[in-house]
Amino acid sequence: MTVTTGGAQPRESISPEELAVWRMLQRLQVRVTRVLETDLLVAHDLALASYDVLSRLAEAPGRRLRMNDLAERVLLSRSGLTRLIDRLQRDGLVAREACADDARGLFAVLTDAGAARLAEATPTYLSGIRAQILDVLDATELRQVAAMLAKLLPEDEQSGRPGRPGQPC
Amino acid sequence: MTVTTGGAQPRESISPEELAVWRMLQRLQVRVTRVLETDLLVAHDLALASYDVLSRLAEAPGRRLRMNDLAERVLLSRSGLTRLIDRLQRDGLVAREACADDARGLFAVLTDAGAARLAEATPTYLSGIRAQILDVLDATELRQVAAMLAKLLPEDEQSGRPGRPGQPC
DNA sequence: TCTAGAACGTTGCACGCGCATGGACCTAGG
DNA sequence: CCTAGGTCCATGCGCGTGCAACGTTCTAGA
Repeated sequence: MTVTTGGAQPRESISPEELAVWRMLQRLQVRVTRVLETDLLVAHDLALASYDVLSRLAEAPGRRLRMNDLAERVLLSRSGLTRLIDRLQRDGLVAREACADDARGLFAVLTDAGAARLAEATPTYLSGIRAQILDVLDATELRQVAAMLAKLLPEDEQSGRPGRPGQPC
Repeated sequence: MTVTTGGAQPRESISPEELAVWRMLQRLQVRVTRVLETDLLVAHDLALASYDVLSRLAEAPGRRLRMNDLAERVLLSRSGLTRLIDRLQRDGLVAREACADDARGLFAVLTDAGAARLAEATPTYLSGIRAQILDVLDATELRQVAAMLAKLLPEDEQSGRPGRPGQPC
């Protein structure tokens, strides 16, 4: 990775303002994540990672996703997702289902209980994001930040593209 | 926290574009953090959190900071910082020093070895940030994002204000 | 002066994560 | 066919984190 030399602007260091941007980005992310985490935990006994999983499943066709696909979307390692799905399954929010075409494959499927729990928690989640980010910025700023994020992320991870090739079955 | 009702725009849900902004922010943060972490680890056997600690100590007056202050700056719980300083002390990069004015207080102090390790790792750190963020955005965008971040963060955590009241001693 | 409460840092504990590994299964090349 | 290598998910293990509780020290009020 390291592009120390040969980059467009091979300057040796960065300005305090630039460093501040990065540090503020870190702070923002940590702060928002913590608030969301605790809000969801106290109000619905649901971890943020669990919410993300339920959310991704809900918007997937057939309410189901291959473990691999799901892991990419929620930014978790495969092993991490295995354990998380274990817990969600134990709580009855998600079920595992075999894949007919590929005996190796496994689907995580959102159960009705999971959908209900998701619906119950969603207002908490959304108002957390709004209060901390979306409502603080105006429409113009929101457009600007969206454009910048699009530049910063490789197109193949712009967001959880719902369309993705998607596994068969 | 929850500001479900009474907000400026008490809409019930958010648009897909708004959700995408939040999700892309998550992705960006995770991606940058992981790259930084592994770059530092393979090149200098230094975890990102450790780098942050060394970095904050280096820019503090007297190369030292109270445990509490340091914990705030590196976004770690007090117990988390205790363990991290344990490790850094074991590796000789940081030392603990008592506080003359307050017998409860303890300083984490950057050692010469710590400063050397920091200097060695800094190019890796900086080029990671540049390659992934700073060089991708132009000056205008950088100004815009800085302004937005300033809006999003309470002034009392705009960044690691070096000036902070700071403990005596 | 004495005492109740707060602040500081550390420790016991349990949890969640990633890495490396393993077993089951699929697929392409002889 | 049959085998080598890849993919998929699960498991063993160690690590780093936060929470709650603890001892020590400071501080304010009677």
